[in-house]
Amino acid sequence: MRASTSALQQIESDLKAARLPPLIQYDILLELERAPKEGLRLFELEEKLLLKQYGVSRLVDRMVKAGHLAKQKSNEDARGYQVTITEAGKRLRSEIWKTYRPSIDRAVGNKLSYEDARQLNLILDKLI
Amino acid sequence: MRASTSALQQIESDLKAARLPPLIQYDILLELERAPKEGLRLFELEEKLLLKQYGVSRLVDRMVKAGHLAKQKSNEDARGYQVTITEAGKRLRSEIWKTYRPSIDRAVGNKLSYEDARQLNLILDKLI
DNA sequence: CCTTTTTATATGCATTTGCATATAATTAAG
DNA sequence: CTTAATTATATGCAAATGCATATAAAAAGG
Repeated sequence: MRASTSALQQIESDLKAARLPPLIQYDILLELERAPKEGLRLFELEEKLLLKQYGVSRLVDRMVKAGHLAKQKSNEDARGYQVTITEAGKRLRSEIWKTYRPSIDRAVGNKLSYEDARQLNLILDKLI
Repeated sequence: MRASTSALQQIESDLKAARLPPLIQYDILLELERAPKEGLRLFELEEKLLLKQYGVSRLVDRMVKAGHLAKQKSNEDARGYQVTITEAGKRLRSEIWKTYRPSIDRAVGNKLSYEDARQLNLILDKLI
């Protein structure tokens, strides 16, 4: 908990300093940039990002309003929506990455050897 | 991030199910139970728990209001306060522990070998 | 088919957090 | 000393989160 808090706070603080949105938005953008072109359903984002249902609902709405995502009714399930990333969203993701990448290095990468990182990854995977 | 989120959400959800306060309150109670009897200054809690300044200020106030902590003006520094745990606070901590301990086991302990846990601890320490 | 249950998503209201800034005391600087 | 800079804490206001519940569509049961 202390390790993740410490790394997270450093990274969020770097993003804020660069006037970029919080990390969770990057995660959504990345997930959707990698997704098939019809996008993902809200509940899929919920699972992939370990967010709460109402969290996804509201965050996606905000990002749609900001022009970074688009939402359209699913034609297979009338209850649901497909969420996709817009061109502006892709630009934002790439913009965030310029700050995020070196920030990860400072907060995590530089502090671990290659072997540490490999081990850490193996162990943490068991917790998910 | 996914590992810590996953473990944390399980544990918070167990606490909530038992109608207990969120984990951060346990951390404060424990820190103060271990502290010298004159207690700790707000800024010390801030450092130990990686909380933001205003977060500590308000959380401590809430816990004082709930009767679990006490706050008294420092006599070495007129700007500051000493925070201590009350008897009710000690009882609460021990009550939380009954739920928290088995919850840690389910979310973390049971999923790792002894050797994994040792390794994990060593590696994560490098990140703090 | 109906009826019941489950799934997908949204939202009102209360609590918490974040941000910026305020206040007051302490320390540093000249 | 006096003034400027720093440190410790609080707080108003906006934004985000949690909780409980609502709505509507789909799936399951009989």
